[in-house]
Amino acid sequence: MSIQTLAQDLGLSISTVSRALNGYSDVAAQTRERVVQRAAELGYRPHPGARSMKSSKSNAVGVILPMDERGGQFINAFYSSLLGAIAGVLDARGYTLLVTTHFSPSVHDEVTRYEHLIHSRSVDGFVIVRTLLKDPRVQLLHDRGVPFVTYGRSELNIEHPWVDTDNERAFELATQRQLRQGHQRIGLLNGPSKYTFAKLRRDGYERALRNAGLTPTPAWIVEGDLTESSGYTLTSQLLGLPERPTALICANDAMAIGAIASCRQHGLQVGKDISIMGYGNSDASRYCDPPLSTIEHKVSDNGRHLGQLLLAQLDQLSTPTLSYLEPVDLIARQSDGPAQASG
Amino acid sequence: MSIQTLAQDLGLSISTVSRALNGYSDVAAQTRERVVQRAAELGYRPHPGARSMKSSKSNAVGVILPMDERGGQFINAFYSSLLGAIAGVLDARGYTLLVTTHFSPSVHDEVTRYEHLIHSRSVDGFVIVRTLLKDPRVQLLHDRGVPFVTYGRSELNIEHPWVDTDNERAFELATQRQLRQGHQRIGLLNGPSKYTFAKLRRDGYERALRNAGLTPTPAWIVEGDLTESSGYTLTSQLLGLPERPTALICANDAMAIGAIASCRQHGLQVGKDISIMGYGNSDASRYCDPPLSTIEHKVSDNGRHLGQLLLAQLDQLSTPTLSYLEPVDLIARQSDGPAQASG
DNA sequence: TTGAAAGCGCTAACAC
DNA sequence: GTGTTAGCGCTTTCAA
Repeated sequence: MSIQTLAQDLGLSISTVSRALNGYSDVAAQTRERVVQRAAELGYRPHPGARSMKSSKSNAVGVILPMDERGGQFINAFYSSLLGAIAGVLDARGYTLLVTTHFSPSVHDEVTRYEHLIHSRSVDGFVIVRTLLKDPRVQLLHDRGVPFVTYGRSELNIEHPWVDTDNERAFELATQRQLRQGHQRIGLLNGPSKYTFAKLRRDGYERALRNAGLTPTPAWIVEGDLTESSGYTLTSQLLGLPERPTALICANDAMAIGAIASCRQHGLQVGKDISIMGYGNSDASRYCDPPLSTIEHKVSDNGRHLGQLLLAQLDQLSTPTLSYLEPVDLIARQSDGPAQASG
Repeated sequence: MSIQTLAQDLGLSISTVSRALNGYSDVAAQTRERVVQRAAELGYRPHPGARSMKSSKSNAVGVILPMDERGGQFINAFYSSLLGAIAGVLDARGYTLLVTTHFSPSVHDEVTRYEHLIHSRSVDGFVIVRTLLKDPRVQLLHDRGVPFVTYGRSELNIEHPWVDTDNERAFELATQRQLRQGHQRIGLLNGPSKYTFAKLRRDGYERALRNAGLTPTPAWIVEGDLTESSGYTLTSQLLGLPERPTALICANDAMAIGAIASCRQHGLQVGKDISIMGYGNSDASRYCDPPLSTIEHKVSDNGRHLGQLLLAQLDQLSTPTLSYLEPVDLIARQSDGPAQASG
């Protein structure tokens, strides 16, 4: 079923069919309708390869997922929801989501990967995830004039559409809650500091502390890779400190669950001897012991916005740089609690 | 940088360049070397669109992920590792992994999605995940003569390469362990029965029971969607039974963690009052309370094999139907334990 | 408002 | 062993 056969079937020329299908204005309304309907009946789908040759349009959007330092992980559950939502939005508009991986830790290699996809015209635009403070991908795509949206902001002086969760606010809220419960020594189990989200979370945390008249203590701010294991290890480390934190705020629920395990091992009752908060409101956070106080954010909302902002770029409908900052909510459960008098 | 420019640069015809690059034998070894080297220097990459028009080769492999019934989830952490490993193997051979979603619950729509990808020549082959007992996708791809590998077997009478974990053995092992600890009333929190893996697990479970002279009790075999929530709900349901199971075997660690939460709520001490086992050896299984006895299996090994079997198909090197059955191991931790005398 | 025709970059007959 | 050439299916001038 090529445009050729379809045109023959309709007794029209292929160019008329093409124009009708692509919404050109110089086609009789009646003709267009006839074409569109017959195309649907026959299940005609333009060959993406042929199309991309002429128009350099691939009708695909690329995502290159950096593999975890630990290797093996394609994406975690979090990115699952995000990409699912993006795919849904794009799908409705005839775009496919091309998901690829990037194994090498070298930033140079990563940029090469983007260049290859651009050059081969495999994609019309990109979604960048795990945005870095100084993100070479943002620089590259901007320089090349390739449409893209980032999940997370960068600190480069480049205007571009982005979607982000209000990380700063989230961690300010969490910290304020711990402060209100009387905690003064609050640890932060953060993500890798090269990521913008980690910096923003730290900012929010430090702001809350300062507003309470406290000075952040570097020793209580540690970084891990967002897994249960790293939460466990980092917590064990913090608990070994001469002056240990009485409260912990974790970069995600998985780390918090690792933190809880470590506290248990140290004979501390979570929610009483030590106050722990997570982030993400994962299914697991509801069912761990004790249930985790955490920050809710609607991952799929973000995905939807990412998809929409990218489509707007691709349509070139809107030149203004749009963005979406997702609000956050605190969900109180039982893993946090007031500071002990002896704390 | 088209083959045209490259050919001019080399002072050769484009066909010679094409042949050299595609490894045809009728090219002087010296010429080939010169071409290959210059192509690399200039960073020449064939245009996938143009290539797919002529050769119907896209150098891409498709995976269509059915969205969860719950919606929103693109893939869970499990498929993350699997797809990551597949992508790695394919990547090394110049193939990209095209990951798409499928939203509609209708099987008809799903098959249409495959047909579209085939017809548009967007992919050269498929990896089918979550294989069903009667899988229309297997039927379709077989009928169309499109290369594919399945993760999980089907019960259709169709020979095709597959990779699977030894689900039957895994659940036989788990059941035997519970039996050895003196349990007689063993519940199975299974996955949806339409999936082959769920049937095989039930088979393994029932075989172990029968070999021990027991008859499986239908009321103790329940199905959920592999989330913590469903583990929680199903366990609450089983615990409400007049004659409740004293041991549970769960289809994955997430369900087991939900099960633990439910038991805690019912005032049961897991590992003592009730014996629970999971499956998957996830990071979370190590850090929950009590640490989960579970089944280890190497997800990324499976991904590697899937990639290799598919490449073999694509190369048409090997017509014999290959397969790989992954062995499993039991990991004993503290969530299971001997049956109570009063049990 | 429609049709004819020129390619996009590539592969694979076929000729030399 | 290498070059010539005919399309693959499509979009897009340009003519009618």
